[in-house]
Amino acid sequence: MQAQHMPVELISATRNTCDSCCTRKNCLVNRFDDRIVRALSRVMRQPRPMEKGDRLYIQGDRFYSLYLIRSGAFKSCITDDTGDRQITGFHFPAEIIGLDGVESGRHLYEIEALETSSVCVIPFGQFEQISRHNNGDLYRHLVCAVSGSAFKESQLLMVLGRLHAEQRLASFLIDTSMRMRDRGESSREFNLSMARQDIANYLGLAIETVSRLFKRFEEEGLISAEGRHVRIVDTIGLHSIVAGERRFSGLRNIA
Amino acid sequence: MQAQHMPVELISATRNTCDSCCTRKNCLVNRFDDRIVRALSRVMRQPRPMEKGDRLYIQGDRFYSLYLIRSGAFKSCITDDTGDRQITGFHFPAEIIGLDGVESGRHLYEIEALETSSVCVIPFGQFEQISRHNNGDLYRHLVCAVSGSAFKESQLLMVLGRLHAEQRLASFLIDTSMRMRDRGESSREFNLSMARQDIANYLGLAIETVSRLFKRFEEEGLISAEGRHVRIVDTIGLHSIVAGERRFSGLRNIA
DNA sequence: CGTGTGCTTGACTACAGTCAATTAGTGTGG
DNA sequence: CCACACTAATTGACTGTAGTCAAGCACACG
Repeated sequence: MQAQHMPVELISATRNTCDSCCTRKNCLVNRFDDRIVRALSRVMRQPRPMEKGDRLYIQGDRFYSLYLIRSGAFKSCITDDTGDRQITGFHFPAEIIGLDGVESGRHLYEIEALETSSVCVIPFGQFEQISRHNNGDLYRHLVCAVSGSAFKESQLLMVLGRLHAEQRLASFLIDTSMRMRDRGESSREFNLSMARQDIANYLGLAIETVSRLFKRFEEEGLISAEGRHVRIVDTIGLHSIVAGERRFSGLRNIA
Repeated sequence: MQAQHMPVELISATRNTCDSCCTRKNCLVNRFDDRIVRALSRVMRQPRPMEKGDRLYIQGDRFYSLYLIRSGAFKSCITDDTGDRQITGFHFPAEIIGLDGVESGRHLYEIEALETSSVCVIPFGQFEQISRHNNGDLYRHLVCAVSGSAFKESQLLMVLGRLHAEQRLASFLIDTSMRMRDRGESSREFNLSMARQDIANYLGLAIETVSRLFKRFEEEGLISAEGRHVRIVDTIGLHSIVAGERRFSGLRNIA
């Protein structure tokens, strides 16, 4: 499992990629002024695309670079001493990943491609240099990026800590739908890039539960699902599930 | 509930506090060279201590400052639209808090004192200025701090997503014990600063479950507990609970 | 066409949540 | 200082959600 990992940085890479990039308008890079963008694109590399199952890095790898997702989808996991894994998030184009290594110099998570995907690599040393020459602007954005992803994790905490299985899946579907919209795709109909297994793990449920819930949501006219293809039929209904206004007599006693 | 919140920054404050601070040796501030420490201590203020239940800030408050905990203990929560709250962490002296506001300019969490506590306030604007004059060193540490707290949350994700009630409490006790040691106190015997309610919320359990587990851990000779006073009797036993080697025939199917 | 993986479906059960009542603990005011 | 009130914590009985085990289906790939 751990063997086939390869350091993406070392693979043959092309450069100066921003001009032709389709996620350009959403990309972090484009929030800066021209001077910084030029500096960044000088140091940025684009390795060859990754296939499903390839890992960008694994837990314990040395931290060298930040990565901007160009296309595809990734999942990030942590693994504990007993080998149990928990998916902590799914990542889509224009998002920045890799920051989990900045603290200790080694990566704390593992990042795996869910489908054919490509990234841009920004060597962190050079990133820091550029930041220094620009009043720390880049660094500020970095703090925001980490802080933003931390907040996403807190929301997942909320989901895992307080919600019923039903509510968890509904909230996952809503969240996914919103992210699709943010990416300029349809929020009503989309293909999930992750397996049921991954959804189950992410939501802290058994895979059978996820499967049953997909069915029930369909029966109740909330969605229509065919494998990984999902169509959101009743957004309001999904929201009322999350809010606990539908099904389940009482809310959980947890507080 | 939300009414009695007061902006700590505006309260009468004393200055130049580092010299007499007992958490000094663990403090973030002391990881920098003298020049930075002096600059920081010039802008740092220490407001009057907070009482149990006081809030440093609440969700939505404008982000002005970072806070270094001098004494006491805090909890951080997020609240969702339905008013449900999830505690995302407990915070002790020498830790830095407040970073959840840096992204949007408004705080995403709420921070509440669990007992009489005091903090140092570092206005963020001045923090940034100092950082700019020092090659972004401070910023780098800030990224590390955020990244570190994000990792703590991931570990909680692991706990909430994958562990049984027993394992959750055992893991909480171990973690608390370790943090006590880090603070230079006994890791074998300590007082919990949080209520059962808070522990239950944090671990995603019902308060009754926590209560029962405390009792059972005591019966099994793992701890001895008297209210909030806890003595760790069998650390190894606690670890084997977390690992799932004790009780519970099979591990959970979640993956 | 067979094998493998991913997903679905069913039957059963247990972990932990809910409800309810009691006890311990803390703080306030007379 | 004691009485009262209020909150925190415990304990018991019961129930329901979602996990477990097991089998079968469906689709992809060699």
